[in-house]
Amino acid sequence: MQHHTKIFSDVPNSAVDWRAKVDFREHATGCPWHDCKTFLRDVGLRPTRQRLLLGWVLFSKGNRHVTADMLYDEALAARIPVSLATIYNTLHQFTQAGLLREISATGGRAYFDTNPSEHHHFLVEDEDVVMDIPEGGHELLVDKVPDAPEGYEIERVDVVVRLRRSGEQIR
Amino acid sequence: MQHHTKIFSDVPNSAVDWRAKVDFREHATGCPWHDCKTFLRDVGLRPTRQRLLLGWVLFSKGNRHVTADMLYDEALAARIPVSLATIYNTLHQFTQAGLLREISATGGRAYFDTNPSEHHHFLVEDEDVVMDIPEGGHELLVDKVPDAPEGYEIERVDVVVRLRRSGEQIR
DNA sequence: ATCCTTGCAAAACGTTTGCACCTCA
DNA sequence: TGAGGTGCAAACGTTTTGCAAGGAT
Repeated sequence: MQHHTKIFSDVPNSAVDWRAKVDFREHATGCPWHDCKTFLRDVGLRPTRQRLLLGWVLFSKGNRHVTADMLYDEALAARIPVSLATIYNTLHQFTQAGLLREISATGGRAYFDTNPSEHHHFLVEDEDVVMDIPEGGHELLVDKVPDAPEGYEIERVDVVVRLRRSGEQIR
Repeated sequence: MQHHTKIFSDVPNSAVDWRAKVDFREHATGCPWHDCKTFLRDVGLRPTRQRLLLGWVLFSKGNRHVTADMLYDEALAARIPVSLATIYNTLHQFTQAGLLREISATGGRAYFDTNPSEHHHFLVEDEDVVMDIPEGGHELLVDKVPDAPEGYEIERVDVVVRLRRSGEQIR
């Protein structure tokens, strides 16, 4: 809870934006609160105060990469009464509902991406920085996916391009 | 320390095998102990009892993916007197020396691959299974790497193909 | 009224650290 | 002998859990 990941690329992707999702809904009224409620219900989650508010905090700022304690701090800053346990619950429930995507990264903390569509990441491990690989990075990067072994099927392909500051030694 | 990752693909890759490395050395004598000692010295690590024995345990069984506690259990089973702290030290020192490679995976534990060359992994998260993507998987998979952002350069590209058992629902 | 959700504190987990002791060269 | 490796236990940060109280339908 001391130092936070800097996000230096917030590639917008309105297709998976909370507000966009809400707007595309059949019975959208235009009222953010009402729509969010309906939307939460649709993904099978009761629209409780915390989920509504955390959803708002998460999805109202474009695509981002958050950790549990980042979201916790934001929630506190926004005067949302919420416990850390609920933060974790909510992040996992949203992930399960397909609203978030967990990022493959080494290291203690789990990152959640508010853009759950198939795309990949740059990672600067030493600096705790995660950023999207921009535009077309997915198609560009993964050309041919290998067959899954017997009895398994591919769920998704994650690509992490690790970066270091230019000129640094390989240590 | 309770349940362990099953490895179901130990793709052999003698180029990065400890024994092979030792054999390729200039002054290899054929005596595993002597050669390992020399080899450790070459990568800048004092050939202590623990490093020698852990190196042997790690690299004498083909390529594998181990966690700290797996290695700890193996060491205990092999009657190697070692502490968990030393296991962590050794794993990191070996990784830094290029003998091991850490695998990008979500979840608490860190996996170390005894094959440090550029290659990628299948991952079955629910079952704690890691396996190599076989033969040519690297060239096949990553076709075109994006440019690194200003001020950074690419250190490496990790691809993780997540699997689930066939026929399972997306949950 | 019922089930689900939340908050809190405590525990679990993997990992790291501090320091005294020991070992290798 | 001196630099550095090791062991132990305690600290750490993140995440999970158990249970009582609160909220949604």
